[in-house]
Amino acid sequence: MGEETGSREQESKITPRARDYAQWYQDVVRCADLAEPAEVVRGCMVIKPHGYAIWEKIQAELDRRFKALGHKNAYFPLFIPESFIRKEAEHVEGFSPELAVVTIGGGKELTERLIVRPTSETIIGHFFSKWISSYRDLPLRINQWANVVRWEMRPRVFLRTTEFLWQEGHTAHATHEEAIEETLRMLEVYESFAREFMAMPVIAGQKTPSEKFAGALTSYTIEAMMQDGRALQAGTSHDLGQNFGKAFDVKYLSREGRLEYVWQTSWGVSTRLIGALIMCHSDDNGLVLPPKLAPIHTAIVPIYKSDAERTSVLEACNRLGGALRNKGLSVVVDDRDECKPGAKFFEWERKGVPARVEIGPKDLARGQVAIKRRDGGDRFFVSGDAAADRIVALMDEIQDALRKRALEFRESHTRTCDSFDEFVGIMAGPEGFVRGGWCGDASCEAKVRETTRATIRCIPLNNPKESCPCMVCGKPAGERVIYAKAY
RNA sequence: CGGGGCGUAGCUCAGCUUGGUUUAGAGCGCGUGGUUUGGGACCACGAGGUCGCGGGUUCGAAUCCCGCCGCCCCGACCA
Repeated sequence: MGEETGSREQESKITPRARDYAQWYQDVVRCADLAEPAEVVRGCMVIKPHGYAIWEKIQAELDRRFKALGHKNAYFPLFIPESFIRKEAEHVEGFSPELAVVTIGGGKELTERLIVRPTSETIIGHFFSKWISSYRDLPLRINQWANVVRWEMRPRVFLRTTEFLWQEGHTAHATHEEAIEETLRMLEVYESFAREFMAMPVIAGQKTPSEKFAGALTSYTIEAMMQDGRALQAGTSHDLGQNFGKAFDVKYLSREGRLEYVWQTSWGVSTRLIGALIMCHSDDNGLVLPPKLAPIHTAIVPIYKSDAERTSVLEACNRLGGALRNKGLSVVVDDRDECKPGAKFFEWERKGVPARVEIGPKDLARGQVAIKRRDGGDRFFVSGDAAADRIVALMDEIQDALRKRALEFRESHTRTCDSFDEFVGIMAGPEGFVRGGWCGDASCEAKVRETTRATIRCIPLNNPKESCPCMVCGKPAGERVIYAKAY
């Protein structure tokens, strides 16, 4: 290192993925100006405007989808009485190690300690019990946009921070069937959102008992493959059964006059999605954003020498900018005088803007503009009249190209495997997903984890039945599950 | 919590081994002025640091000793 020739390349240097993937990730986050480690608060991050703008886009679309399905937003306290956490046995056990606890308030020791919420099943359970008394109150569908705190051992910006932003949906139903239906419906919302908006294909499936949410009957997940072949859990949906209903006494009187416990679900996605977005599409030049989540769709860079050129070029830039905005795109006309066009190109590239437009004197003379798409390919020229429509169409093309590329990557890094020895070899190499049989035994699952650090990411939904051996013990498995190393 | 690395200007670091020629430096970034502008511009001038914190050794500490704190990386945990 240090053999670079100084200049601004130094501080905006992005480590190539092939050399050090973890460093590359941090470099992209920094160079795209998405977030920075809070430093003064261990494990926490500052989400900077460009990063937060992506989160707002994610929020807007998910919020729209939730509301369309009848969920209503609400907000519950940040603090949870410690006794609440203890009411559901498995829940306490799962979350105890990572709780932040408030012991002093207003200078006085509290009579009951307060937990900074790691998730809100307990406190929402408490209020559900007050709000629900009849089958007529069901189903109850609530969503909360909030921050939560989990004292994780090893934080990573966006992927695993001590405090993170998320949405948590909580619903209560009269029957288990209805709750299961809800759980799967929300999983589907996540799956389609990831595919359609993030251009990120995911595998929707069920977690094994050892990987499920503490307190759930069954947990479902969407698993995405990152560019280093590792899996990232991008969202979860839980069938909570009556576990929290019983712990918090959430009962209703049925039509038949019987007192019953409700069946609940919970589901969530977090700012981790931004990490997923980065590791799914970005390259050695920085962030690559799918147009549907890009805060800025197009950056227009004017090129000029004289003042006269500046005036006419800027006029053309603003005209195109206005036309694009009228078509619903978010546009920046980069008229900063303090940096050269080249510097602007690099900046917008690092920030993942899907399309860049250049307009200079030569273009004005020829009645054209130059366009470069962020996801690859050479710069090309389009007539000024056709530019706006072309760029709008380009957004869909890029969205689609990114999705296809990610899907192809996943397919080409997914292998089918029946032998444990072969599996160990795969996990020692460039990794990826492995479709292998699993007999259902926790000890076989544990052996995989101990020897390779890989885990069963999920049992895919609608999994075809096939006669294959358990990859570990060789007993008949009946279906294949997804094995991978995870973040 | 175990293993490793590191704290000197906004950033990346040099200086520390062998304490004093360092009124603490460099490059990048930042400010002003000028020349520039189709893939990271150049020149000139300038602003900017109680050397992570606390103690100790010494005539003298960024440099040596002790303690503490923090950050990063690798594991176990997780959205």
